[in-house]
Amino acid sequence: MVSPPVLERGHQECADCPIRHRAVCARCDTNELDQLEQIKYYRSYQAGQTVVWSGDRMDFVASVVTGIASLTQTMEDGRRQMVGLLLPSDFVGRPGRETAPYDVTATTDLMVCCFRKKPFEALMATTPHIAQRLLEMTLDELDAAREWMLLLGRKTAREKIASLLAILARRNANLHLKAAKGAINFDLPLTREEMADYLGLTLETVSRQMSSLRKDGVIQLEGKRHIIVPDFDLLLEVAGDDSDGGMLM
Amino acid sequence: MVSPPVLERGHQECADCPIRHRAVCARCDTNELDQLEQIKYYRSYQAGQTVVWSGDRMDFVASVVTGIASLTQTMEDGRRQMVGLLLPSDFVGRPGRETAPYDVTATTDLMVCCFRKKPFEALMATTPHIAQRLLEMTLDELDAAREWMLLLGRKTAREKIASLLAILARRNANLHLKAAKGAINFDLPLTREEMADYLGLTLETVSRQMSSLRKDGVIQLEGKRHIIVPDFDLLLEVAGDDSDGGMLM
DNA sequence: GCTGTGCTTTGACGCAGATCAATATTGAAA
DNA sequence: TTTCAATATTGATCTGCGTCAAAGCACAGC
Repeated sequence: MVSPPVLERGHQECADCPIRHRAVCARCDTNELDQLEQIKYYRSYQAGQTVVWSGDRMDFVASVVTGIASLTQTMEDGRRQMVGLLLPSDFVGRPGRETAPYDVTATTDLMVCCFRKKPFEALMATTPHIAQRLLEMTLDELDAAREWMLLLGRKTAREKIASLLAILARRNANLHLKAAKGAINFDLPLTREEMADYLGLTLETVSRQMSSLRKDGVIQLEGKRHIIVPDFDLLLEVAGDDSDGGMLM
Repeated sequence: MVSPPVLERGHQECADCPIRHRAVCARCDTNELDQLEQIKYYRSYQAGQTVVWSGDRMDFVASVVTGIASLTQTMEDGRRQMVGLLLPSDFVGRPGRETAPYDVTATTDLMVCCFRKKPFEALMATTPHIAQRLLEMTLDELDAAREWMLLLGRKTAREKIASLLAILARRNANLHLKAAKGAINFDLPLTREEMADYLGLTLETVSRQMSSLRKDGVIQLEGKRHIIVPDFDLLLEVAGDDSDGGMLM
């Protein structure tokens, strides 16, 4: 068993499945939770394992408990584009769909909390909260996807890298205390190739731009995977983002 | 007043607002419809007009009745990326959000059916159908966004153009009868610049690739805006899409 | 008719990032 | 320890698309 992820919104007192906290319940004291409890089960995957292949039948929906999963699309000739990056408490799968529209892969060791789809859908039909919470989460994902589209369509390689690092830094800032003087540091959960697939670049370009950002003092590297961001605002500026946009949420 | 859009799923017998058919009701005979009726109103925009600016307060949600609207994001230095293209029956705005996250612009003359947001949200809280239908639509949009991400990140200019034409051809195939022998023809609703913003290209590249596709016989042009696709499968092949993927839905 | 004003096409040229290739680094297995 | 495979870096070269610039075209107003 795994310790529950760090939760926001004051739901720490609840049990260990994030969907109880973030995807479904608003106040953690409704009796639908008991029904959910009965149809849930856990699943673990090792880094690199595929959770579902594009086109496969998918008879469950799930919530990421620990680790990172990615959604990728692949063209016939092998060109790959990552289209989703799922962190703890994110939702996978969709009520009302038979098959998965893209590959879901465990990027790191991964634990998910699954709900059998049919009973979940039945529960959803009788419980307005669930569809509403799911709608809210899906709209957030849609916003993220559209931000990502701006990145893919219009940003330079350097801006793309900085944007990705800013996203990861922001997400991790909730979990780790900042180092002294506002410097943020975190472990990269992605290989250079995965970063390239995220950003619509080649791994060589990713590597070159990382070196360039290091040389320019925008980031520091400790080993290959640990990143230190001495000045987050500078990173945002390099990323080409609206710099005022809500520092660290 | 405007004639209602062509509707699918056998809902032609209902009144003229598409949200009654596609966004909200499953069977067109519930009494929530009367409540919706009370909070709805229509709005028209001319081609080129902005419906809402990014960051503006948005106190309504809406459904496109006729015409085309686009969602775009803009960077400080003016680089623009279209992130959504809304056709009749598509939904704009989101329950639970105060401000618009991107510009919404009328690409052609546009009519939308609006619902005041507060009462709509109240209705949603008491009516499971609505959130469920909205969730379904949002998931469809998310899928489209992810397909679009593959296009932006990994496709060549030629493939991008062919993909866009295929999307437009598919959408219009519902409305217009095919010409003889499976040839599809439709009017481009976008300028070259708007196509460029959609595809993450410059308008010059769009123009060049259109010429190239014409020279190669993949498409024919009648004037600047009318497109004839003699062989839809060929177009899909040029687009780099899985060619088996459900011809014309 | 003429004259503008958008929109579109086409050409010439340069550069950001892809491609091809070699080498370095790391960590796990033997 | 050595060896091997996976991952990452760096260099040299190529090319697709962007940039800058100049026409071409079509339609509205006069």
